[in-house]
Amino acid sequence: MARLPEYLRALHALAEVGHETVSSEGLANAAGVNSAKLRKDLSHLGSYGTRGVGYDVGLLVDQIEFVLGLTQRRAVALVGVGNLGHALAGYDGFASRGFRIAALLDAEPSRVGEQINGLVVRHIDELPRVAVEESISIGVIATPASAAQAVADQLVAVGVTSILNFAPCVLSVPEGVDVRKVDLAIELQILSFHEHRKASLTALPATGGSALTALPGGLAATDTQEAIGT
Amino acid sequence: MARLPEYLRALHALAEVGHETVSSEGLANAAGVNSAKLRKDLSHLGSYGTRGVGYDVGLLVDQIEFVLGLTQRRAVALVGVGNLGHALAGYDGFASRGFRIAALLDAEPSRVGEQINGLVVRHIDELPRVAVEESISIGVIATPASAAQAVADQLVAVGVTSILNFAPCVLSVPEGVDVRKVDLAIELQILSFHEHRKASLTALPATGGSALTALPGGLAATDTQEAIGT
DNA sequence: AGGCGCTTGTGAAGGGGTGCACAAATCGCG
DNA sequence: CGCGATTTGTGCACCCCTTCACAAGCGCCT
Ligand SMILES: NC(=O)c1ccc[n+]([C@@H]2O[C@H](COP(=O)([O-])OP(=O)(O)OC[C@H]3O[C@@H](n4cnc5c(N)ncnc54)[C@H](O)[C@@H]3O)[C@@H](O)[C@H]2O)c1
Ligand SMILES: NC(=O)c1ccc[n+]([C@@H]2O[C@H](COP(=O)([O-])OP(=O)(O)OC[C@H]3O[C@@H](n4cnc5c(N)ncnc54)[C@H](O)[C@@H]3O)[C@@H](O)[C@H]2O)c1
Repeated sequence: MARLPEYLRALHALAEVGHETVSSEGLANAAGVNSAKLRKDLSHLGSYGTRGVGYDVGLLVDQIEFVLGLTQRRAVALVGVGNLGHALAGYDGFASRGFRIAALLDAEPSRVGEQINGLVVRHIDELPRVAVEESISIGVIATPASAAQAVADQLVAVGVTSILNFAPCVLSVPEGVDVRKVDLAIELQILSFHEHRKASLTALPATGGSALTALPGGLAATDTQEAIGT
Repeated sequence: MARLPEYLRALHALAEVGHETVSSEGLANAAGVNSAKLRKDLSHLGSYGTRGVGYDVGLLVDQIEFVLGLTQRRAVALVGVGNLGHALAGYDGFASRGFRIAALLDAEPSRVGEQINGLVVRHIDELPRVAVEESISIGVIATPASAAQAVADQLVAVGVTSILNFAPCVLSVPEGVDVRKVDLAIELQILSFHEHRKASLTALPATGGSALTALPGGLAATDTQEAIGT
């Protein structure tokens, strides 16, 4: 389930406040989901709750971390140390969530050798060696879209089977390799769609509808994420 | 539909190569989806295809951009010009996709006045004035999680009804306000889950299963995104 | 003008996620 | 020891998305 990481973050937050147990409703609120959904999700990994009491925070953290494969600190290779790559390399939020940025790679000779956060940028050609030395488990692509497919091929060639892609393009990879994409422009466009839809809906009853703005109202706003009412 | 932006990007790419028309299958491949799904999606916004020929690229681009509300270039306010904020502010991919970063805001006095990409960082207190001056339509939060809720409240207060949140926390906003979240650690954790699952599945037939690794195999890998086979 | 091939648009079937509502189980208290 | 309050785990119904498959429509070639 893609919601487990969300639960995990909420659980860590609760643990810091001192909670030892949480009810499904409490955790559901903290994670922003339905309590029934949360219980069903957790039941998929076993019965780790106590009826009448709730869930043991520490136990649940361990269980989720195990299921997510975070018992071992996974090594991440970041390819493309440009604008975005610098921000990612300097981010400490990965280390605190079970990951270790083990390598920074770039094709630009002028960038090679640069030191960021205690890590030296190495040339992409060294990827095969770095991959085995650091036992890379996840590759992050932060190169321009034109280079993304080539980089993905190189990552796959050295045995990486999980890729996080920031370039706005679709990657073609062999079966068995997982790719997740993060495209910020798409996120903004989805928000723009909702803005347009909201504007149309409020304008319609007043103006009677201009026939131009009537169209978006007929589209279901089926997103991956939903608005959170208060 | 959350896939429309993906189609739009693929269409732009096809237009640059010189294609005037595309078949549903061609566009589906470029966007990485099923052709039937694509046809059904497009049918929701009207019949803009010609049987036996395909879709007119230019016409389809216009239609999708209209539905997404991209006919007007939306103004974006970026709050939190730190590590990540700098990368976002310097990114040219927003401008080419229908958005305009209209304001950079931060609470840190030492950051105020800094110039990035021709834009001056202003203090967060100026948000009310900036919002009306630039007619801000979307707010982007790139502050630490501890400040995210406060920033969201300020954005809502000045009339922003769409927020893109990079801070790893759930935001509580009034009904009618849309929030989308991007959490990179969660993306990595989902990849880690798949790594763990793959490792378990390949180990099981060989070793007979260690009962410890058997658990994740029973979890459906139900993600927002799916692996792309070749 | 007519036929043929290609592509769209859609009906129907299937699958899966979601949320309600409730039984079972546990703890605390009298 | 028993009872009530509380909370988990889950059966079930509903709904939406996905996908197959096919008829209808369009252009082109003869
Ligand atoms: N900057 C952002 O905020 C942002 C936001 C969303 C998406 N993106 C996307 O992220 C990607 C990177 O953006 P950026 O702003 O950092 O671009 P950038 O040009 O600043 O950095 C790209 C880096 O990749 C390196 N590179 C190019 N080809 C390479 C190759 N074959 N192997 C290894 N390294 C290679 C370049 O040397 C450069 O250092 C782009 O696809 C962009 O669309 C960036
Ligand atoms: N850097 C990354 O690559 C990255 C990746 C994923 C997520 N994030 C998340 O993005 C957020 C920002 O990350 P960062 O690395 O840029 O942090 P950062 O500390 O470098 O930058 C945060 C900025 O926000 C400003 N700020 C703090 N409180 C504010 C307020 N109330 N109003 C306006 N501005 C305020 C600070 O002055 C600072 O400039 C964090 O929540 C982080 O978890 C960052």
